[in-house]
Amino acid sequence: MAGEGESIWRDEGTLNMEMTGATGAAFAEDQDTFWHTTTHIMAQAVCRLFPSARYAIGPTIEAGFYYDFDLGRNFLPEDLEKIEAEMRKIVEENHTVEHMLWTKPEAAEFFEKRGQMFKVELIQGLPEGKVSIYRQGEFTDLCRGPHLKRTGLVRHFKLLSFSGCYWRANDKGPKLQRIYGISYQDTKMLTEFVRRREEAEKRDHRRLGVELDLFSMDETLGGGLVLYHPKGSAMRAVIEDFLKRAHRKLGYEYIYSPHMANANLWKISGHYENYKENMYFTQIEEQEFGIKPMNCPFHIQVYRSHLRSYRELPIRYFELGTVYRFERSGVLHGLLRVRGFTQDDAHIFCREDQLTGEIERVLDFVRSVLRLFGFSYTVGVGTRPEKYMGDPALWDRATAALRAALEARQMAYEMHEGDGAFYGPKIDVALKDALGRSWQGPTIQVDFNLPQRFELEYVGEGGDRKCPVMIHRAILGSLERFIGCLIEHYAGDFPLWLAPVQARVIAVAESAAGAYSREVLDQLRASDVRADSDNREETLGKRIRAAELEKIPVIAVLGEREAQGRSVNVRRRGKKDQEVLSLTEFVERMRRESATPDGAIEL
RNA sequence: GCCGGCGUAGCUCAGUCGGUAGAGCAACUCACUUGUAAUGAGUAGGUCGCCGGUUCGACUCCGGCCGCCGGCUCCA
Repeated sequence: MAGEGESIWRDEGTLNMEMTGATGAAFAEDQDTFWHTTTHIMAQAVCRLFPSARYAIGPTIEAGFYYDFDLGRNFLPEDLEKIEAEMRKIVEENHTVEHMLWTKPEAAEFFEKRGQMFKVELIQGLPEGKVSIYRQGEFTDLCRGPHLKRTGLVRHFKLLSFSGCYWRANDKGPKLQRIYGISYQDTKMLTEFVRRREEAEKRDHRRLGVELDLFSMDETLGGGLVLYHPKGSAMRAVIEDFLKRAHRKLGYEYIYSPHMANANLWKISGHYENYKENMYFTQIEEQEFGIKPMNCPFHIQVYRSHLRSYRELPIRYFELGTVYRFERSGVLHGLLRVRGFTQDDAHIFCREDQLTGEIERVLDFVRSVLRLFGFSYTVGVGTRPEKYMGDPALWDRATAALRAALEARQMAYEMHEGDGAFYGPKIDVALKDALGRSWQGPTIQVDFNLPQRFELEYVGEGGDRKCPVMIHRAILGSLERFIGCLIEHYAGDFPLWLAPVQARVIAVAESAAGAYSREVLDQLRASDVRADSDNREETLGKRIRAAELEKIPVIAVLGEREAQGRSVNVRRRGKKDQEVLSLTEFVERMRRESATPDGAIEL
């Protein structure tokens, strides 16, 4: 709602919509206003075409806007065209956008008379005082604004999609229809937006997963379960190898634990009470077993296996732990949201005075790994949720420790109230996919609760028994989600060390270099390079093209010249110009450049 | 789960008014023996997602189910 002195509209004179010269906040705000007015134009068009339509809310989003309607029937694809046509008319008519302040009863009466019950409900939820109303032509809407001054300023727009949704996101409430759209002042920006969207679709990991033969999902298996093909498995193995080395260097000990456990374990841990709806259970010899949704209780049991001294702490257990969680079928999404996944999970048991230091070490670890992969990310701190266990005072201490570590490392973060795990607050790091959607990857959680529930202890300096604190943490999050993000991040053009096939050996013709090509392949493999060959009876051009489409980083072409001179003609992915190296030098270079980073984390 | 859309060969897709399906790529065979992004000819490949209904007859129409895709948080 607009208050005294706030801007209630923007004219073309104050708009700063040019891509060049527009700076951060001002640009974003003007863009927002532009989109907001566009969504009103869309609502106006819908109301003209569907006079009985009731309009609900129409906010702007990160890219564009939407508006929710109840119109008694579903939208059809051809409706979007009709609505766009009507919107063009409204732009052409160039209505002045009027701003008014009404009393709540006035506004409620106005919308009630017109059957706009959603607006009436919104008005009732507003604080006492005047409510802000905007009107353009025959269309009147409750809206905080600001808006453009005239509808004629919205020149280039496009309706993108429609889908079902609910009033106030409540699946028991009224069902609505939502239309998404985008608009720009400049036609070039609109074209650019559409182009970028198409570009992003090409990076989609589900599409590249098929094209590059990395993984698949199979309805016969069930939703959310991943089959890694040989090439996807090769990548995963590289990442696992990297993780194991990095953890070893940072003082973690690698362990294994089973995939399921007696329900009694889950009762002690609190999962039975707080996480049951996400778990799979099975009955064996009248005993109930739960498949693990988390690894923590197992690591705790390893800690408990004998008495610990304060001198041993911190103890850091690391596992590539495969867990299963029930997720509602509608939320599954390629590799980015699955039901079975493997976490690069670790649990650190330490004294409370070691807590902040340990969190800082984990933050450094996360940052250096994300830097290695070139990811950008955002950081949030999730606090105590509704369903929690333990003493709120401990929660506060845990949250304070997380924030202190972030501040010590000067990392910007947002507070996400109520977003913590049921046993403790957490730092979440979000990575973005090709379409700009955020996915939680790395996470750091402080837990005073499970150590108490499992009655963990260590012998202190004075011989007294004390309870350690636990940190649950994952660096990548899950391998599935991370690999999905990685595919989109690199658009399948993986750096040499990650590429499933690092080099392909191609003999120009069997007669010219067949035997030599097999020797080159053997030498590469002997040097731990992931290499294969393509000596099919196809033209060289066709085999080069196939290798380029498979995004193989290095192509070694061998003909009579190379066989005679024991050399290799090297073509790098996407580059036409080639380089000739001696066989020895080629193999040595490949060995060096294609090796997995040794896990030496720069702290 | 809910709302909407979609489901035809390994992949991308065509298939008119209801008369049991077709192309390109990939695969395979043969010829060519190839010098940096598609050589030519041929062969094979389908319970049209599954189940039921209507019909003389269903990829097509109707119902149910399964799966996939988008959305269901970003507060007038």
